[in-house]
Amino acid sequence: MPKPPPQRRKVTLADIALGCDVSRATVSLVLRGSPLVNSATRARVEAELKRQGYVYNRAAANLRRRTSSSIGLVVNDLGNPFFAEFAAGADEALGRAGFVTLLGNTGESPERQQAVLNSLVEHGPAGIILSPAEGSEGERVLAAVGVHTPLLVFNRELPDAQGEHRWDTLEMDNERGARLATEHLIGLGHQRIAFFGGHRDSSSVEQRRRGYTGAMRDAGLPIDPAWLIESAPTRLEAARQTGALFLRDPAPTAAVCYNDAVALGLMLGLTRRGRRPGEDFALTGFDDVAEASVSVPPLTTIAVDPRGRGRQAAELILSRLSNPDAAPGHTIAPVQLVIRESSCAPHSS
Amino acid sequence: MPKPPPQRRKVTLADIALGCDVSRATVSLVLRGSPLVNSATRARVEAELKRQGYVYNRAAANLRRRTSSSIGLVVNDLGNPFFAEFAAGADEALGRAGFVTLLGNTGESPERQQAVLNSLVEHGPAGIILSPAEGSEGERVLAAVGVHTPLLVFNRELPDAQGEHRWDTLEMDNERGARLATEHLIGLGHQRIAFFGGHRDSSSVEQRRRGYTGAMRDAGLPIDPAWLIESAPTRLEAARQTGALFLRDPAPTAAVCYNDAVALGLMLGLTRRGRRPGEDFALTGFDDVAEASVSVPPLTTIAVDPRGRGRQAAELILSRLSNPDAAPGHTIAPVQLVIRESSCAPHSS
DNA sequence: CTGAAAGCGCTTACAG
DNA sequence: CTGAAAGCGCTTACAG
Repeated sequence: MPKPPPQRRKVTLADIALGCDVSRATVSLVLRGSPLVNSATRARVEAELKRQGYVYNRAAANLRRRTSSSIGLVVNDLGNPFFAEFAAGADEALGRAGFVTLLGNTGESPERQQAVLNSLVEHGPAGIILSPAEGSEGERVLAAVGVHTPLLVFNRELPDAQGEHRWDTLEMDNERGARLATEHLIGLGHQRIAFFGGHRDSSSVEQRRRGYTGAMRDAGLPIDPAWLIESAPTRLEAARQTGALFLRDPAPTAAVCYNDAVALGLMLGLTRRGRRPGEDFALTGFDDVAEASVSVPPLTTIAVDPRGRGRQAAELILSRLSNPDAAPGHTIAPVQLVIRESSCAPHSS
Repeated sequence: MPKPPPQRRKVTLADIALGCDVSRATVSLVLRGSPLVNSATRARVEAELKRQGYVYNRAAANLRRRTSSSIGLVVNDLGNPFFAEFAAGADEALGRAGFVTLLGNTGESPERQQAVLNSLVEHGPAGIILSPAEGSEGERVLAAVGVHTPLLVFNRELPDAQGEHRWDTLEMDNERGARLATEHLIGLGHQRIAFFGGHRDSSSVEQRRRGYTGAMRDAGLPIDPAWLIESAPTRLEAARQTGALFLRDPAPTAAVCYNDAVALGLMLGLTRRGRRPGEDFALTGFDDVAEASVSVPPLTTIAVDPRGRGRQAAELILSRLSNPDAAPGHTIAPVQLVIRESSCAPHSS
């Protein structure tokens, strides 16, 4: 049996055809699993493919067939575990469907986002999943993506000057999540509940505040404007803002926090002021980051399953491929309340 | 001025050539910035490119030129912030160099890794950066990657049956990092220092233990075998193993932890037993994860700058592209001691 | 300075 | 069941 020649050039269909005396067309049919090919011929070709170590050139095939086997995945902050999990979920589902992921990380810069999109588009992805950088605009994004490539926007709203949306969206159910958290605290007996952290101009903060406000109103509980406390959505800033909760008397006995980072910061701030989170003061987070379950006390929070959201995003863009002319869809992803020790009943004093 | 026609088909070089009455060759020269083209012609062509909204088809160009503009990036666990940061750094540097990143996440499964590599290779990346799944073998990886595609292996050793390595590597300086941490604790006055966490059969645990052992020996300090404590490299398991530190009398006064997760778990375990980390007991981590600086107390640790390592990996694989025949390189990445409050002087008792 | 022609590695009607 | 031919969108010597 002849050894595979130690080639420098890559092996092509023509090499295989030559090697077992059939046409390139026949080899191609074998590769694509066509039932037309005689099984003896097929066997010969397959042996030769193995012998020469043939590697399919999918780019050439895509060019000829005018198809694409890649999907662009552009995320605003891969260093953030939430988006890293999202990317992992999307990549998993795309890979399973036979697509390769073209990654781009924008680091929250709209300029980098434009550059990344322009570069990605030249590689001809079948679609693009975009978790937009803060401050990006629909008009510019669409100019880069073009009209031929389906776009799925994840997580944040992309302002669209033209009013009607021209892309699919997948968003968290922020309002419902905050409502669940607030209702949980109310159910424990709390009456004075704050909404803590986040900047008011962010669309997700606005949505979560709406859920909180709705739950309070439905329970007939008043909201003191002093209980709406803003802070950058980071642990450090949240810790610094802790004091704002206790400026007025009577102070809140619980807080619905904008997200887990803020909640963990608030725990730190409470501890520093001699209050025990989960005993003297109840709080909830949002996101269910890995740390939420191992903090002290463990954090009651809203699980959003970012990996599942990534899979969902992949499925949405893939289904769009087979259905290009349907109206843009707007999907709201489910959220779930996870009860842990940080949400205690009010201290009876 | 005629409006751009609302086309369904993608615009090609031929459309542009037709639109401004030159040949496709000339358009191609304009696109590639050739100085041969008359500036008036160039201007006409460029106007037409803009008017029709032309998008370069890089796949077609790559096919013709027999080049590639992508690099495969295969990581073992994108959900882990360390590797997510690594991926972000690699993507950033690759993008700057004009390459697009083909992402693949293996989730620590050698089987998925084979599937991912087989799929990636068909897209013809110019090179592959691989952070191997636990238990993967050089032989199988190489069979999938082939001999045409340069491979850079990051972080973990890939066992090679053939003895001599056939790929480039980039590894953390684990030994030096653990040595720095140990010397720091010794410098503070500690004499009984444990090495805490990680499984002995992992190559990185072995390397870090070697650094610890070396520093202890150089300082003339004995190591009680009971101070070498194994645990899964997770926060939870580490917290559970805390008691093992205090079984013998006199107990250690400090611990070099395998990584930050373990160190944070140990802090938790200490707190639960009424010992104050950073006051009654000193400890150090490894990795400098985001949480290390905001834990209570903040964690003294070894910074490895995963994002910088990603950039470094990109640069290594890119330099390999222009130098295919050089001997495989083995790069050791620098590490750095970051001193915070968790490493206190021994309690004077 | 510009165009005609060939070719990158594949696929796909179309004959036979 | 198999092969000859054309073509996907680009680039590159080669003429002129």
